Amino acid sequence: MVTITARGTSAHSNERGDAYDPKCPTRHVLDRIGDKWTVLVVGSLRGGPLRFTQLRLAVGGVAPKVLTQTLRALERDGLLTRTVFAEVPPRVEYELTELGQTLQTPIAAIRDWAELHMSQVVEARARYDDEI
Amino acid sequence: MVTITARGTSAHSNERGDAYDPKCPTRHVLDRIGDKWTVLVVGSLRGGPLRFTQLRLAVGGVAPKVLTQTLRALERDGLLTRTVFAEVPPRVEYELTELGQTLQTPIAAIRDWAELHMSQVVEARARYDDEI
DNA sequence: GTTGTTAGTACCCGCTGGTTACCGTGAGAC
DNA sequence: GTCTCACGGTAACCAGCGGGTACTAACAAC
Repeated sequence: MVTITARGTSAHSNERGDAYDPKCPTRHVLDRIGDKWTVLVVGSLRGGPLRFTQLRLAVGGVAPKVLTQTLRALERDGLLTRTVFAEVPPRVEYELTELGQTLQTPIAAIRDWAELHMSQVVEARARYDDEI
Repeated sequence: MVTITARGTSAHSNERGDAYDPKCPTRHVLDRIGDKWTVLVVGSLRGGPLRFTQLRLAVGGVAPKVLTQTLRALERDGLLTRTVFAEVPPRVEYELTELGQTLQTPIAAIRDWAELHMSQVVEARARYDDEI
């Protein structure tokens, strides 16, 4: 399993974080993943770089402003790169970084879970709503 | 096992959902997981049932109203059970269902990723903010 | 009567997610 | 020359929701 060397006062940044400590930056990282669109955007980029509009279509239902926000946040976190080509009409490509690639596995796990257990959740909801 | 008869719009693409289709209920399931507190709440319950206040402390920094909302949503989705004991002072216990337990693995993967890569993300953010 | 405990709810506020409209630039159609 | 289109956003606006604080009900213990 995972052996933790020294957690202590979480002052040094090379240690493992503790997601249950509100003061730990891990919380911010979790917030990013806990963003509605992050999972879908990162998942969409698994096959290689995409342009803005391609991403918009791939994700489906995301407003341009929100997509921009999501992409900027992901870029800031070092999960993807934004490359602007000096062309007209403009071309901008988004591509996962190495760090972003490592996120692919856990995100795929979440997506798989959602897709596999969707029906059970839907049933549970129907049952719950009926009881009220 | 799980067999879904018909899925409406998208050509019945077997029993598995498609998270990239905005009309697929998978999206709602993803939204639940993509909730800021879900990951922490479900993770807190991995060791067994907890009471409301215990959960509040375990998660850390969650407002009671928001915790209630989160718990109700998780209950509705069949991921946990809410047991009220007719005592004074009141006692309410929250416990993961079997379905909720299956969510433990992917959530642990996310949490592990966040805790392991936290420092890289923090560094990337600092770099990004400096460049501006 | 007073205090303590517990699981919430009521109420208010500010942020933010979402929607729609619009922009700048140059290539091609006419 | 000018009309239109493609593309990647941004501007302005709004509703809803997350978040914080205060408060409640009920009874046991003192």
